Amino acid sequence: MGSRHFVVTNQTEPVPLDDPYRADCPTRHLLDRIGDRWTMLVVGILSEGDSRFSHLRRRVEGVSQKMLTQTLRGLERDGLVRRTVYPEVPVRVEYALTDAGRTLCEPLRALQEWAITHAVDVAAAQAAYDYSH
Amino acid sequence: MGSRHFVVTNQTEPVPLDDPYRADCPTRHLLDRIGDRWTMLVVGILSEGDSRFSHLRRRVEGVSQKMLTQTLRGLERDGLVRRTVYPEVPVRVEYALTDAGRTLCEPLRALQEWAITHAVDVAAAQAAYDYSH
DNA sequence: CCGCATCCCAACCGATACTG
DNA sequence: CAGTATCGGTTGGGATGCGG
Repeated sequence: MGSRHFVVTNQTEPVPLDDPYRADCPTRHLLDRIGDRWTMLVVGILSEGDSRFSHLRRRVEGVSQKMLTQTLRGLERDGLVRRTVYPEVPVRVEYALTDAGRTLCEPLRALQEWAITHAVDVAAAQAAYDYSH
Repeated sequence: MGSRHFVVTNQTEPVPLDDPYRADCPTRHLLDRIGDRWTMLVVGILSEGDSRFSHLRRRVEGVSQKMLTQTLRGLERDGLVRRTVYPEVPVRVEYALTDAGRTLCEPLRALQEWAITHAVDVAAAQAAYDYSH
């Protein structure tokens, strides 16, 4: 990432063109995708190993069957998850992270660890805030 | 994080009690909070330095004033952002990350970097997927 | 300049019923 | 078992107008 180009419009400060905060930047799309309610959780489970649909459904507490399907489809479309159907009776379907999907695990784990170590502080801050408002 | 406790119910595999995938785990709440449409973007901007409301509004392209206010209130409640009002005329309000908030920057940057380096691959995967469906 | 209140529509998402 | 289809409530979030 060498030199950066800028747009300068009236009244606003210059903003880098490859800025992830610009709506048209691909980065923004990805952050939107990752930022939905279930994607990170599903990837987290899959990082523990391949998994069948019903196993995921049990592990990700509260996800509906519809949302789980939708989330898995999205991840498959993004090339982060591979879906394998074994034509047995009854059908068995296995979900697994692709190589690309596995690269998401580390940043994801970083976030989860942050959440774990700061859960108490945040809860306390919320309580304090709610008390004085 | 020492030994972990497990629940074992009929038909389902054991699940750790402090598992972030359980709905009642505090970690889950945080992931939900972080996973909304604007929080990560706002934190990202604030990591560059303190910022006024209108500056944030311009930088986070597409955010409405309502959502920006809501997001900032949430972050303030979580103890991640500090809001300072300067009683001038007209009023000036500065937002800044707290110490706790700054600890979020690193995992956040990791995610952003992932998004930047994988934007092309994901776009290609999507195109391929859409083509064959 | 900052932000609250209201109205309102669209998207999300859960529940349910049905298929291979 | 692993889905698809449909319906309907809930929520997200934009637009607008007002107040300090």
